[in-house]
Amino acid sequence: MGVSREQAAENRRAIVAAAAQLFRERGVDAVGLNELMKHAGFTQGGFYNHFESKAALVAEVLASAMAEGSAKVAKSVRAPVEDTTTALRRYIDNYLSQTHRDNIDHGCPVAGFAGDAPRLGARAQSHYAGGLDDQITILAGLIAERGPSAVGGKCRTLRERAISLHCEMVGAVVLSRSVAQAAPALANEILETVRRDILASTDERPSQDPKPRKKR
Amino acid sequence: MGVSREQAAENRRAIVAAAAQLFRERGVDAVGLNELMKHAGFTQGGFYNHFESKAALVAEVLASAMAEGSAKVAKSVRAPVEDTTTALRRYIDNYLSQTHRDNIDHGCPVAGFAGDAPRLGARAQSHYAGGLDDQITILAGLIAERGPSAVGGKCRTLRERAISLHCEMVGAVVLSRSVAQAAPALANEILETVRRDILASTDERPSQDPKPRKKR
DNA sequence: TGTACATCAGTGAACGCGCGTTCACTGATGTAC
DNA sequence: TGTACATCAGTGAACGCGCGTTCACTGATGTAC
Repeated sequence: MGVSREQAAENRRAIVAAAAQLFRERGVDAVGLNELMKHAGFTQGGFYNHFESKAALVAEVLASAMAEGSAKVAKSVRAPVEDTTTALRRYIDNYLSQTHRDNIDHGCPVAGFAGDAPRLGARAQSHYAGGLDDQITILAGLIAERGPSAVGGKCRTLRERAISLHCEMVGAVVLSRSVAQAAPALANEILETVRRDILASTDERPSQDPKPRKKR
Repeated sequence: MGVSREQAAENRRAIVAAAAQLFRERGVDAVGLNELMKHAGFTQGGFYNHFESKAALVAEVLASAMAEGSAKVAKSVRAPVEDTTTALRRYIDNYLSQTHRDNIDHGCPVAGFAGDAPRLGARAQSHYAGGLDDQITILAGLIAERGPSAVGGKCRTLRERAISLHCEMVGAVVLSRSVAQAAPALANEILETVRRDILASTDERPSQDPKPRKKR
């Protein structure tokens, strides 16, 4: 209806943001453009003023979500100085919290898009893979910061350790989400068991009272 | 066109089998009944002679696939006696092989349906959760058989150890599949790194030449 | 054992529906003079 | 600074298409007598 270029750019961002949430919640294929545009506050016809196709949006959403995911972790590393827990410890506790599992729409995009990733278009999957690699690198940095004891004694490289740790955490969140409705006790058991396993293996003292920080 | 009851039962099984493969390959929502029936060798109208709805089929497919998955693992445990490798070792090598990653249609249903599981109907997700629990139990049995050294020293129960191991393996396969097209090197690095990590942690000697057995 | 009939798995066309996409139109924004 | 016009984000109806589902029909199977 006549809108400034500034406003148009902001609206475009709103569409990407809405898609980033809805796609994670319900799967890329299950979210229609009509519903997506309504969620962003517009009517469906306007979509093609901003994107060439749904596939183009998906690619952009993955680029944006993966970048945001990495940025969020990187920021959490530069946390309050007076906090005595290590950055690695905070990352693990948060990642394996029920809060993170239940809020897939704002959670880690590697876990959130894992179900869609194998069937994404080439550009979208490239962004996914790049983001995964970044996250492994960031995690390796957290382990390094924690000191050599966290690497584990069996002469692995930091990257190898980070990959194993990341697979275990993503696997736990994905499986916990996969049974959350049908078997909530099992879903929680998975999270808690893996949390303690990983804290033990990184030489942190596992606690019974994790006090996970709220995501976002 | 007039078919014996025996034949009808077999045809029904063919539909479930086709669905079990197609659903894993492309996702439950992405497979239409027309295509599914064609793949099973029939025309689409006949579907409702066997199933009340697509949701009913999905539930049955999950029950069947999870049971078959557990049975396959259980059978592989009773392997040739002259084989000197342990059952646990064979399970791990196979699970984290490129063959298993690339053949999702006949692979582990826990990993294969992980992308769909959070959004499955109640009955289907129940079957998924039950199968996951069974698989954890079976894995705990393999670890027990391997001896106490495979449990890890930090006073965990067998089940806890099995859950952690299972999450790491499923996470590795899911992530490897998620980047297989866009970043094949990373996809292979994930599998191989996690394989060595797990073999080391279960006190098996990691080898450079895994010789994974063919699945099926 | 033979005949007559009911059953029901399979066929293929049709249904309403929501999908991604296209289109003519609107009207404030932004530009040219 | 003021006026005239082009731009283009947003609207909402329409498109073809494939989806899950329904239906009338076919004809061999299985049953009743």
